[in-house]
Amino acid sequence: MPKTQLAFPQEQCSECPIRHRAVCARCDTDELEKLESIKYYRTFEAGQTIVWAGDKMDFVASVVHGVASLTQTMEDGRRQMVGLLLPSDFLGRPNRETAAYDVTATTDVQLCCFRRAPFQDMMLTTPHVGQRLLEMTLDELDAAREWMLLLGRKTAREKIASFLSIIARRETSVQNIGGAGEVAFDLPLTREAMADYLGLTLETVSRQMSGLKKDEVIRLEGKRHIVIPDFEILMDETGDDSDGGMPE
Amino acid sequence: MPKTQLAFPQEQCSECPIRHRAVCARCDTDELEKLESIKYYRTFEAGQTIVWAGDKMDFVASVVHGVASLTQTMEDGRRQMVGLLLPSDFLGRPNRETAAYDVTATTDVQLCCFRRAPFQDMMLTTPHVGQRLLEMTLDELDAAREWMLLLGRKTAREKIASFLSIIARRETSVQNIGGAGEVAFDLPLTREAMADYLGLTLETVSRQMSGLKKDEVIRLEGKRHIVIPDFEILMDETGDDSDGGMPE
DNA sequence: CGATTTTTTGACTTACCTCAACGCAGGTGG
DNA sequence: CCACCTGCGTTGAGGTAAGTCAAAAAATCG
Repeated sequence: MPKTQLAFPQEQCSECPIRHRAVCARCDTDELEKLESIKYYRTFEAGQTIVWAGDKMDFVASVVHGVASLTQTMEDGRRQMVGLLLPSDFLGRPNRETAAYDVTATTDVQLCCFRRAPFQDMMLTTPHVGQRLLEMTLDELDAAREWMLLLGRKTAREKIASFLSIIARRETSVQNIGGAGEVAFDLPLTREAMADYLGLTLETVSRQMSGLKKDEVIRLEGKRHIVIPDFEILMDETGDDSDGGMPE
Repeated sequence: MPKTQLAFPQEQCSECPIRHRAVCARCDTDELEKLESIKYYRTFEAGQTIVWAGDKMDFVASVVHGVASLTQTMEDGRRQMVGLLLPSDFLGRPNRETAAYDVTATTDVQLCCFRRAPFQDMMLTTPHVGQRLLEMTLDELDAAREWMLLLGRKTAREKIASFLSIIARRETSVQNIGGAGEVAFDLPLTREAMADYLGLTLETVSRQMSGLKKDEVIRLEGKRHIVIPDFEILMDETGDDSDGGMPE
């Protein structure tokens, strides 16, 4: 357990990197002030558990920096990731006392936490928070449904390619994807966490990564840094429709 | 294609069987009146497609009677169900023009449709609709996450047992489940639709059903009628935690 | 009562899992 | 500075759950 002190800046809301994408995106100055008064920051090191399923959870939060994962575990140890929270994603459920899933920091994480009771009040009194949360929840539901297709019907190779394309899209918010430019990013997950995401074993993940590398769909620089020479070629491996889909 | 005329009663909202569970659950008399003015009923026979993915969809709806399914299809024909809509469930997404998934009536279905534009207006002006929709969407997201565990990590036998327990819970709204009473219900899905739900082939579904029958976990009366002599024994086959979980 | 759809069952194949060994950093402490 | 861990990741050999292909049996329907 490394003793590094995490040093994320404590932002004013107006300076916050997720100001316009998180649950507070639609808030006006007044509303933001209210939120500011019930918020506090917490940080977690990579690998730490943020909450255990079943624990009392007296806050909800936005991920400001880093990546957190939601997982479910069966009695015999089989594990499935059911949520991957990147910056601006929302954690927790208003009107729910206890956490439904294990939440783990997969990288160093900073959360912007809101005490649950006052947050719930705000949802009743100011419409913009609830409206934004509905929109975000609907987006998550869509993502969950894509994920279900992946889990239920895709081959191991397609799963890996799909996962890489999802991470590439979200990490490189650049919209140069689509054209056949080179894309590079760091994987925020271990092979084991990838396996939990994809419903595979870590050995299969490793083998398929090697396979994609051998076929020059991806390049590996170190274990975690991925270079995608041609995004189109990766997309061909995902099994998804070639035309964009996903109209907004 | 049978030419039976579907005859579901056209209800007043006040008489509606899903009045207190659907998106309108929280509405007061005024709000209900507004909803009533933009609603209309539509019926579909078992097997009919309600909308195709990509089609323009100028309504949202509540399922009043019957069962509908959302499915995704890959280019080569692999299919995954990603939503199963039972009475009171909500169909469609406000602020979205086109359907994201194929929607099919798996039994005869009656929908209570709301024209999309006025429905969106209502969501902005009256809080109760949006609040209820958020709650329902969060519940669906939880269900999707259970489903992801099933797809990613459960064995074929566990998948079947889990599916049967889910349907049993929702079809027999009776809360006599939990005690070891006999439970009986009709499957609203063909073997093929079950396979699409579970990420299996229909042959595997059939084999596992036969297996559960041979082991007397279930009885089959006809192909569609299921009797569960002891719900506890079925639950033991699902792979889920023995203790209830799911506190609400 | 045939025709068609749905379901079951069987024989064989395969994609992924399991178990096991090995490689490679990165830190730690003598 | 080097030996030694420890945590990740890779690779190999062999097994198995579920898929595929094929055909028969049941149910449904005109």
